[in-house]
Amino acid sequence: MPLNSGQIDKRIRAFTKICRQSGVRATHQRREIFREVARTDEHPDAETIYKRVRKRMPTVSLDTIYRTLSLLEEKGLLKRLELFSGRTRFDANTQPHHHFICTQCGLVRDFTSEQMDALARPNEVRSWGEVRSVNVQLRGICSACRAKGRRARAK
Amino acid sequence: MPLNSGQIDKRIRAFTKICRQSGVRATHQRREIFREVARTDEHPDAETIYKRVRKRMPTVSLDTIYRTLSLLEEKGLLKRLELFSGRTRFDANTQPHHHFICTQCGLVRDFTSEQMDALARPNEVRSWGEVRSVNVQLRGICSACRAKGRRARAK
DNA sequence: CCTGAAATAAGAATTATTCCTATTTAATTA
DNA sequence: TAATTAAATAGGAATAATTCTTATTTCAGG
Repeated sequence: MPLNSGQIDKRIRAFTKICRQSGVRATHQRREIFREVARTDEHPDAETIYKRVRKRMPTVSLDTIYRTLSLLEEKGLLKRLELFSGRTRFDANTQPHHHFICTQCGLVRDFTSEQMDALARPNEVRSWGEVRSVNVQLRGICSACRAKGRRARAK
Repeated sequence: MPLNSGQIDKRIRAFTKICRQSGVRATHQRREIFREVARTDEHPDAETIYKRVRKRMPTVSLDTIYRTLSLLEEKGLLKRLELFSGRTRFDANTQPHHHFICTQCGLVRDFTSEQMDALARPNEVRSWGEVRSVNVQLRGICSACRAKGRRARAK
């Protein structure tokens, strides 16, 4: 479960590099927040990160946690684990199926794939627990958004 | 995009049957709410469903929408599209990878799989848009939760 | 060292969702 | 059919996660 320190250092270096390259300040707060996410593979939430960073920086604000996490995501240093931002959506299709999701407009389309349903569980996964369902998401840009994007760029 | 009416009817019949079998009342509200999700493949959120149902039942309350959606999920008539309930979590692993998720405790473990990274996009998907990433989630019960469950049941 | 832009802290505001309670509905019994 | 009772709903209050606002602080460049 623990990450090896070489990997963590590599992530920290990427943070430093990207801050420099994109002209954002690598402040003490940002560094601590990123370190807190980068040092673990437990995929913490904002509140957890807040509590941990506060141990070393008691005055850090929750808002800074959120702002920084958004910034880090924008810079590609970390990812949000969520299907959509905002509201939960519902699916009445109870057959096994998978989703194409447009990351721009939120369009979701269902599709089936025997290949995906039958994907082999890697050995390590078998040791972690019992898999009950396989869900594949293909994330990208739908045709409508791509067309809109082209038109917008052409203006 | 529109579902054929045969499929919709099939879903409505499943609703009726499951309500009867599990002894919950198939009230007017529940029927309308389920129909609203079942009649479309756009995977609507609670607010959208609320607005649509209100057109026919102006007095329906938002709380009934939420309560009913939870009930319908519990009965297996629909699914929530979300990775976790509640807080958004963050991942500092920027390499392509996939997730094992324990649906009980929320444990997330990363794993890599060339087979999964290379999954073929079904043809229909290609016509919907451009896929930029493939994400597989294996959802199930982790060993720790399974052990706890066994202990709890043994008591 | 000074100045201005960037970043932060603190708390208010917003948004999605859940909870509470009085009322209504509907199944069951008399 | 009327009375009884449990289930379900409406409406609004409460909560939880996240975002916004504003005054203050920090820091890089002149």
